[in-house]
Amino acid sequence: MDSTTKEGAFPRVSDSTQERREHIIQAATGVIAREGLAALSVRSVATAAGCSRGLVEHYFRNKNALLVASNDWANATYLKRVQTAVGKKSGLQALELRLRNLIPYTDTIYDEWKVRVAFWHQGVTLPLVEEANNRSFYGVYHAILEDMRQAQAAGEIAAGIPLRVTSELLLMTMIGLCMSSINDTKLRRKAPLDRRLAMILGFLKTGDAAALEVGDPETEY
Amino acid sequence: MDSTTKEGAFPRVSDSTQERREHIIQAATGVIAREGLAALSVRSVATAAGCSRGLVEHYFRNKNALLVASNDWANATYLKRVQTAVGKKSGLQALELRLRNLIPYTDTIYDEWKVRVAFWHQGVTLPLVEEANNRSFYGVYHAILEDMRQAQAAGEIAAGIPLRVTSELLLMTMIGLCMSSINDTKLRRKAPLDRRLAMILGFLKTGDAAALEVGDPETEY
DNA sequence: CGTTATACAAGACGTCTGTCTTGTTGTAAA
DNA sequence: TTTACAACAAGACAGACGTCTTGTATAACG
Repeated sequence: MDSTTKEGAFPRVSDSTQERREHIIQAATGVIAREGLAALSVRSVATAAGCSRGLVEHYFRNKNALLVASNDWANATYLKRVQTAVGKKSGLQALELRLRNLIPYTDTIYDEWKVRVAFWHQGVTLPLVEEANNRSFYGVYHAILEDMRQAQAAGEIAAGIPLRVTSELLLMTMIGLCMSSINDTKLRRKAPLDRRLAMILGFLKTGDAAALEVGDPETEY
Repeated sequence: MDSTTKEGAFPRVSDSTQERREHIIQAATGVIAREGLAALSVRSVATAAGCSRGLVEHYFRNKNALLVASNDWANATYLKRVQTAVGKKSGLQALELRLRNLIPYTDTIYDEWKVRVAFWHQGVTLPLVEEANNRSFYGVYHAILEDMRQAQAAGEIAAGIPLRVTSELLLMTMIGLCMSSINDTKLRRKAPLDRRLAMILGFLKTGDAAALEVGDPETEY
């Protein structure tokens, strides 16, 4: 049997194989967000997707393939959401939207972070996941940096702020904040998140840490 | 058989049951750091600890019990290391030591973070782990805040900086940085970490973002 | 129409899992 | 010396797992 690309193929073409693929991926990320990576199995995603094991195996040769696809999809979801939110905006407006779509304001984004932590851990074991996480990280970093460049050029943020360094710290802070919100109920409500985002943006505008107070001091730990 | 506390017990007293417990816990965290949570099983930690399954089950009734104990131990390890490092120091010195012992400068601390991410994910599923993570988080937060209070009183950091808010952001940034270093080889070397810690501390001293440059601009992404 | 590859379903199998259970050994109080 | 229990070891087992395999239906081409 020679299975090299033979001319003339005549398969059964489904209405939408791509949609089914995504449906399965979504089911998988749902399982991870709700029950954790340990609960993720070919059988459990089949149940969650309302299909048979066979289908899952049909679209993903491996459990690993499903893992990697889910990770990629989770990262792509954020990018798409930001893209439609940002549109033609730029500078500080774009920056704020990019950050706001990162913070777990909604259950969707909250789930996104739960999945992200899961894959953060998977990256330790799976090189493909590690690389994907890196690419995603640097993608967001560059976008934020570009926003800040435009914002600074437009005078929307303080002139003295060194962008490369500050944008990195900014992203680190966002990651820390979002990660923390996963295990901290207090950080999962809208008000605290709003206050913190306002703090960060306010700081960027002046570049002065003294401006950080921003009507916060309600929170007691 | 009445097994209520009968007066007069006469057991076999081992030289050091507590040490064996810790030995097993260390083996477990080693497995998690090296092979991930998925590879953690009663059998795998028994192998790693060089003992029998029975012994592991003897000290931990459940796999969950082992999980929780490992998490607690990982958190306690950082606290102990900081305690001996800080000693009687206070203020900015203490703060710097606390942060330095958080950053993955050594393989030990790097492993600590790998384990931390694992349990961060576990917290989504296991309430006990979530609570432990929270306690740990707020413990570190309060310690840092106290350091900063003393530092500001001593004039070691800028007077205008609002401490409660800034200390939280500082911790978030540290978490983001350390988390990122897990999936980013570049962030795992000493030089980049040094530069970033210097940046952060330098910023605290002046409270001015313009001071952030700190001889960095080597890094290109 | 027959051919062929795809969309999908499910049986079978060997492995690994956590836990229950039944051990054996050694020590210290009675 | 007997006794009772902790320290430790390992057999047994039911369930879940990933994957290999074999199956049927269907749609597009020759």
